Amino acid sequence: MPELPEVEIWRENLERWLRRRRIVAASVPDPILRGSQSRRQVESAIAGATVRGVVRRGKFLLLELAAERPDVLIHLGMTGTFEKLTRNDELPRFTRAALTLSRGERIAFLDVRRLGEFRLVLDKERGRLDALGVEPLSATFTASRLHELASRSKRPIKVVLMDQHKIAGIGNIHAAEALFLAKLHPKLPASELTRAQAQTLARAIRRELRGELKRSRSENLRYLQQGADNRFRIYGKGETPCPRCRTKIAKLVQDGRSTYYCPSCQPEE
DNA sequence: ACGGATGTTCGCGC
DNA sequence: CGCGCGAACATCCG
Repeated sequence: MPELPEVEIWRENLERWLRRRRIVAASVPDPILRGSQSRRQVESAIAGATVRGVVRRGKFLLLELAAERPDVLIHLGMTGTFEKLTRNDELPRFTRAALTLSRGERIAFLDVRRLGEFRLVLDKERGRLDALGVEPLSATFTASRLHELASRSKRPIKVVLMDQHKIAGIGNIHAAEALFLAKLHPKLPASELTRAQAQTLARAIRRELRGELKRSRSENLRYLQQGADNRFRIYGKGETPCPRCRTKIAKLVQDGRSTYYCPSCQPEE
């Protein structure tokens, strides 16, 4: 899935497509709801609603509906995307939800692997959103905030960066990229991060996310779509030379996820 | 043909 | 409480 930058790009698109528009009908078949809410409940809450705006929190998107209706929570999982369709277009394969607008256009939520979510923000969802950590591109994400939250965990720094309860929005790719920029080994115990390293890492995270946001916006890139070149510095580049020092990039598994790093630029000590 | 893939949650054993 | 691990979800790609 899309990590923070790509989710933010989708927020911008959805805002353009949906803001102040009325959704005349919603189709949300059961599988995407996974039994937590009924199809009828979700569709009737959305049908007839006007969209006030679209906001992002971490990797979650929220469609804010006017007139006391619950918001709609969308998570893209690993493979979630959207398409805007005109009146006569067929719904694409892997469409998991569709919103029909007043002129017959439809916004389709597609999710091949079905790891995403599309549901109303009721009590449980509110709790999940409240539990999210600091927004890494907000003014509250400072070096001292990073140092403080890292100091409370003995887990490896890479795992902490991906912990949505601590920092919301960083995933496997951008965690690896930020650590490479900051020249920190992914296994470094978070509690051992010095203040100077926290400063460097906070800057690297901002630079990485802003850079990706800019690239995605200007090139209209689809996130790691099939056929697309791997544009990352280190992610997915095992066995190839480090772009900084030409040492062979190494790979290890942490928390079940592949991590790439340069053993020379990101030494373990 | 097999292994791994941008994510999250749950359950297990320690 | 927290940690590390594996599984589950479903499909595609090299």
